[in-house]
Amino acid sequence: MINNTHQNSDGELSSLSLDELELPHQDFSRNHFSKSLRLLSPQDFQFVFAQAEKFSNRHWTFIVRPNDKRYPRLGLAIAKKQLAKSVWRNRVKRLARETFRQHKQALSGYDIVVLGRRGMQDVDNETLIKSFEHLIRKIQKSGLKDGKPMTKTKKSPTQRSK
RNA sequence: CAAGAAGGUUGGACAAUCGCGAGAUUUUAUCUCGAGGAAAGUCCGGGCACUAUAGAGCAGAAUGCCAGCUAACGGCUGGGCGGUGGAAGCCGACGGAAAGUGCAGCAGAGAGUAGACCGCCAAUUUAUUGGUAAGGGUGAAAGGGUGCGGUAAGAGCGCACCGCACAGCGGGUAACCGUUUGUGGCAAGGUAAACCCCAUUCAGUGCAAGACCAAAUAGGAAAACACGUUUGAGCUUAGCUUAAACAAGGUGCGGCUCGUACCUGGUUUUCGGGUAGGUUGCUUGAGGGAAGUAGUGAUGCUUCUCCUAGAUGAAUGAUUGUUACCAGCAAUGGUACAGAACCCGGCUUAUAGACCUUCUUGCUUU
Repeated sequence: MINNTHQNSDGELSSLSLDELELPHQDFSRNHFSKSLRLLSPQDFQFVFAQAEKFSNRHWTFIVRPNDKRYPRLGLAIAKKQLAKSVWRNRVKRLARETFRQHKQALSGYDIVVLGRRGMQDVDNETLIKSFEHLIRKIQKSGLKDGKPMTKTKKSPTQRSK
């Protein structure tokens, strides 16, 4: 069921096959993107920023922290300083939401805060999406969720756990 | 047809799939709705809300030809005046310079109670004195213009015409305009987006207003005990009770001053509390469309009709296909400015392309 809907929606778009990774299939089987998948309160953002791993490339910067949940959560922090016009900010935010929605199974278990970068308004949608997907692969490879942090930042043993 | 002027409309379309926000319902799946002409800048004006219904004086800010429209305006409409253009048109902070203060490079004799450098005239001591604003020269600007008279030479010194000012008369609600009328020889310049004067207007803060529900923490209120100075009164008189006044301090009234309102440190007990968060304010409104009607017009009135975003780490999107327009031989590429945040009326700024209406001038044809 999942595969069918998935193939119909963006089968030819996504070059990487998500199903190779053995992710737990949760109740959020379809590509919904409801409010529970977002970071809403300042406390949520503080939680991510407190102990975070940073992923970035030419266009995007992600702040990532495992959240011990079975689903990912997305927060958007597109600053006016980087993207002055609200049209630009809206476009970047919608693009980030849409791409996150399509790949949310690959990101389950992470809280991600997306930061904007200067000059994004001159890049077309296709390039930004490809760039976003590249970072998703990087997060998957890092294995952050399984307690293997990258070398730079040490995670304290008192990290929040059930 | 060409060149130009004024104003207006539109702001690609349709479909499929996957999504997002809100609402409804037969409640978990369907249906309906979901950015703009500027949503922008936050420059004005109002509604709405709260604050002591906001006192007086001073200071401050804004506006500035006249009349009208409007909830209101610094907006709009009509008119006047000035400037500009061949015309349609366009532009104008457009009150006061005989209340006062200030400002102005260079040139020039003199630039603000005018002025004698050259020139002209007169006198004599022959290089000086006096008269003179016609002429020359300087300058952005030199104290009305032309002519005749007049004079030593000149000068509104006198006269005629033109111009100007004031008065009268006529028109206009007014700004202002006209004048075959009268008076005056005629004013001592500019600048008030320099101070200033005059007239009119202005309480402040903005939906993170405000209301309600409410984890936490401190403060808060009430009662009891204790409690500054002076004076009066009473009593059981080194004391106690009570009243008044005086301080001193704090808070608030847009800035300053005056004025004015309220409050007062400690301990104990009780009451209650309003930050995070949530709900609400929150979209039916000076609303849009059509017709009629009054008015030159802005706009008003009447009838019918429509309900078309309401988010809050913030929805309104992504992909594909067909198609429209533009560029290119083609493949293809591009389709502006730009995103609601309490709501309206304006102003200003940004805006690819397409379309419409009216007007001016020129050319051609009939």
